[in-house]
Amino acid sequence: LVCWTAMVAAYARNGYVFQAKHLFDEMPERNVFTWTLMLSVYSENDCVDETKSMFDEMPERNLVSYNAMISVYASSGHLQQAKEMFDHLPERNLVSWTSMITAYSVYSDVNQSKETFDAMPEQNLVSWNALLSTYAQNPGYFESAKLIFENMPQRNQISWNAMLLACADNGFLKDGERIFSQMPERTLVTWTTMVLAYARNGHIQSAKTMFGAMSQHSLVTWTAMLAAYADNGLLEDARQTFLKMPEKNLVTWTSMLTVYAHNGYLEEAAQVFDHMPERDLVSWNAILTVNAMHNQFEQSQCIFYSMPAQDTGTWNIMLALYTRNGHIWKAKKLFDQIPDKSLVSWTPMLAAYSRNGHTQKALIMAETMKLLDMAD
RNA sequence: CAACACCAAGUCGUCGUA
Repeated sequence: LVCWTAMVAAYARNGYVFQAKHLFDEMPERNVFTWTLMLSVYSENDCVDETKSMFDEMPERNLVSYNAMISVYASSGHLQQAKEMFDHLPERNLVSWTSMITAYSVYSDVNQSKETFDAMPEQNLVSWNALLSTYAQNPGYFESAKLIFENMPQRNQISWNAMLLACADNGFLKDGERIFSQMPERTLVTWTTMVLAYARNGHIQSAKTMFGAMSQHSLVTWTAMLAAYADNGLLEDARQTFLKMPEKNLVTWTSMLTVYAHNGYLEEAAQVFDHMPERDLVSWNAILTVNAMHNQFEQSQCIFYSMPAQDTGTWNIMLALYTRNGHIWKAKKLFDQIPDKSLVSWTPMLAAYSRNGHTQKALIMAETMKLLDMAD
């Protein structure tokens, strides 16, 4: 049994999700270890619902399996579910606590993230890194990130990379270059981050040079370079990169679709969508966005109704389309149908009302939000 | 002897950048 599980793990580590699943199905017997392993394999695809049903199917669970589930909730922004599970745990360990730091960070609640860190019975390098990432990934906390980075008890490769990303995202290119040169060692992640640092700060030439200087490339680095060109409006370079790539996945295809879309090539974007080997919610939202932004009303509605799944992003796109075209009642109808409304659903509706001169309704809405304790 | 937490790529909202 140990051998089988190790093999499933080996497949999963190398990206052979399908083979891992196959092996899992073929195993003569399974235990908590195996089930939890499969949980984490699935969770890498961000399919929260599927992961949850797998979790529910498990014949037995231990702290590790609960932690795995909390981690999925955390990284996908399902703070409520993560917190609820965490609160009901009979016992918690470092891993459980660190996942909650991440959960708050993804939910943009920087203060709670820090409070969780402070509330932990003990901290290790990983939890310090998690806190550092909270500051690195939420805008406006660059100074805090720097402070943590300089004062943490130890640093590893991940700490350096996280700090580099913070520089890149906050426009501190010079600091980023300094971090890059000071690092004890550099990984593929480091190089990719540096490519992004240049690209996002308007130095596409340097980004390209950096990309060329890398000793190896992966699917992610190629796609990052594609996105870099896209960010800088270089359609032709993006297209060439796309054609040159040795392999492509959903992210690559969707990036290319978006490049066309941002440059006004509706037709080409649609073609990319049609040729994609597979689609997920993000790619559906992307094609919906293209049509909505060009006010292709019928086409947008058609896509909207034929989508296999929808999320708050989808509804926001449609809300924006409806209100831009003066269909405020359609917007309202859609809004009323949204389950589990959160801040991200209320905000566009509120904006829609005020933009269309329905000041009174906007005010009522704002009041309602206040009553529901969602805004201040 | 095997499973869980921290770093890089895609869509939407809010906020910034003009």
